[in-house]
Amino acid sequence: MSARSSFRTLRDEMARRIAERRWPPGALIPGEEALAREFGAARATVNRALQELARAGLVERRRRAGTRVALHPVREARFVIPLVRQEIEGRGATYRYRLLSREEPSPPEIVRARLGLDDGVPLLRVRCLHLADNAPYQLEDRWINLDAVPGARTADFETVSPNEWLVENAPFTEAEFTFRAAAAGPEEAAVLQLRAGEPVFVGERITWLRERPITLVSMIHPPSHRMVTRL
Amino acid sequence: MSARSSFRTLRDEMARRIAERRWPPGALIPGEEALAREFGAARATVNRALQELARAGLVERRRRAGTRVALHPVREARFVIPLVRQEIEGRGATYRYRLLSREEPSPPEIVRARLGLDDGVPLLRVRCLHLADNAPYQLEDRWINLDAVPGARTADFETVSPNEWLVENAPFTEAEFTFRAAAAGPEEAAVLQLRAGEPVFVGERITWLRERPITLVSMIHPPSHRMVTRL
DNA sequence: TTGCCGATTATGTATATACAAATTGATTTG
DNA sequence: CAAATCAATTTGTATATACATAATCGGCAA
Repeated sequence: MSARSSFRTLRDEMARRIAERRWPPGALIPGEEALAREFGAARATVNRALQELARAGLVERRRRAGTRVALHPVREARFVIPLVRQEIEGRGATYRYRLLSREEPSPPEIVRARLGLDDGVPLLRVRCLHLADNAPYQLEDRWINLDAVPGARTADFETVSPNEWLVENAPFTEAEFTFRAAAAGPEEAAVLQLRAGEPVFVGERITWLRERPITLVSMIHPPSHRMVTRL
Repeated sequence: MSARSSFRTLRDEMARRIAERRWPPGALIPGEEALAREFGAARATVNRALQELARAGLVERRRRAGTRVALHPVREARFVIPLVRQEIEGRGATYRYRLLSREEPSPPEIVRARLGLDDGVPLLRVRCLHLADNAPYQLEDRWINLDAVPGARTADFETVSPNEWLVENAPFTEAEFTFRAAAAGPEEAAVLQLRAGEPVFVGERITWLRERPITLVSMIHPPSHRMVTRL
């Protein structure tokens, strides 16, 4: 190796060996030290390359046992989850926003359960619509824990979407995403300009700030919506 | 710092500062050298911590310009994509598999376009059903490029699902995932024991081996399906 | 044979050092 | 004054070294 070896080069070379079955599934590959010698690199460099392969799910590593090619490539896909506005503007469409409703109803049992909150905790429900080129793009149905984010009570969601308001005013440390297909209810259908019962793509997100639930949001998209990622 | 500082500790501490707005969105945070001094760690350790934060989308880094807290947290979610069998068995259910059909029809234009293949390239279409505790779990509708994977022509998909056969016999280097909601067609509904028009959750995957398309698969789930990930 | 325990070994990570690459901001030049 | 150039700065990465940690394997004892 004349050129100073980069961990990317090593990573790609090893990925190639796996793809070409030179290192077949289940095989134990040489130790870091041996690879370092073979590639003419430092062990730290080999280590970094292998850690990336492990993160990508191509290999499994265990101390003392060594590194082996994953038998069943439990690969992981990464999705970027931007703000709706960015998502829409990123496609070159004009973004518009409309507040639909805002209330403090007693939340249904299922919402309290999802958030892990006791009875009696005040929740704010905000429903709003995000449009791309004036076509309905996403219906946002959100519950906000007013104990955790009291400022939401007085926030003006007419002009700033709760989405963006929360980004500025309610940081979180953990989040859970759920995606599923559902049938549009009558109200949802009306807002999204669909017929009731048509399929919708629903993304749900719950966020916490150190164990403390902040907000639960359902993001409901018309069936034309696609969530795409490349590996 | 009495204990030898770990990059995880640093990462978490810095994440905390961001969450607590000690380092507010958009702020320029101290350089690696300064942080290393503050934490009593080596710059390499600080670097590793910051790289993780950057990968998670919490900060943006540019040479010479420094590191700043992301203004809009374009966070990324990671989904593990296991084999169906593992997915099902992982839930403690018993896995069953059934081949539905296998043919070499002239593929519809849309399939050829998705794969980027010319007219005349032979494609194998395999449809099969994956069951969890004898309930339909996933309908797999797959197109295989026979030019790239000639062995598929003689493979026995009665007992081994094309899913697992391809994992063993057709490695890939790149993949594209798409998720969407759709309405069940009459056949799909029948197989999945749904009514036609009911919403289904569709995952689509295209794989390539170095630019060369291998297979296109649609994985169709009943509406009870959930895709979940935690950040 | 079974179970415990310690030696061995591969990976995990911290550190100091050195240099590369990118980008900014200032300085020089046309 | 604008454009080109250069120096300074910050992150990116490679390297050698040292030690930590997990897991396996072999041996020993019950």
